[in-house]
Amino acid sequence: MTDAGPSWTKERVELLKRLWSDGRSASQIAAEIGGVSRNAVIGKVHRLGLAGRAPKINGAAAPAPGAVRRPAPVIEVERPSSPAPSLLAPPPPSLALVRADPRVEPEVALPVSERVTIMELREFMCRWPMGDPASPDFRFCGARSITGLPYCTHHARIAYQPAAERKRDRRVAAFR
DNA sequence: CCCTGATTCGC
DNA sequence: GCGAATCAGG
Repeated sequence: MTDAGPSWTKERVELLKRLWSDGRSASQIAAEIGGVSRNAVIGKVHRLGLAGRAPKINGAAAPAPGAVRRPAPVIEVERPSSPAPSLLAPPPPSLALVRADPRVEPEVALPVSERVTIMELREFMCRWPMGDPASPDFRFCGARSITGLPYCTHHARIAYQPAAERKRDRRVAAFR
């Protein structure tokens, strides 16, 4: 049998559906399935009618031939309320600070199981840097981040400290 | 510039 | 039906 090449077999389509509904990006799916480009994946997804998982306020997704496409549906479903006003502005964890902070050093005590590389880092993952960025061992926390925040519960507490607590640990930032 | 999905259109 | 090219947004 001359196999003209791995087309969209049942198995591949099922895998595609599974990965797509699982929230994987088209490029990731393409890489995992193999033999197809992300465009192929997207094209197939559309032909299967899987695209657009949020057609709530839609209805204008019908671009007339030759007409300029619409901006996009855009549905904003967020707003978990930001940190309490009593907190200082969320300071991005300076790498220097991270290494200087004694409370952050016990990396071995933390659930290192979820550390991820920058390539594996996803929107919902904790972006707390771990280790030396110059080192190949550099990773991000990767734990499930708090909705609306870039960090997990553990690191969010470090990043978003009340004024009083910050004052107490002011020495930590003495590196400046 | 990297990524994302969306759409078009020649094959 | 397929997917590269292209578009549009983040």
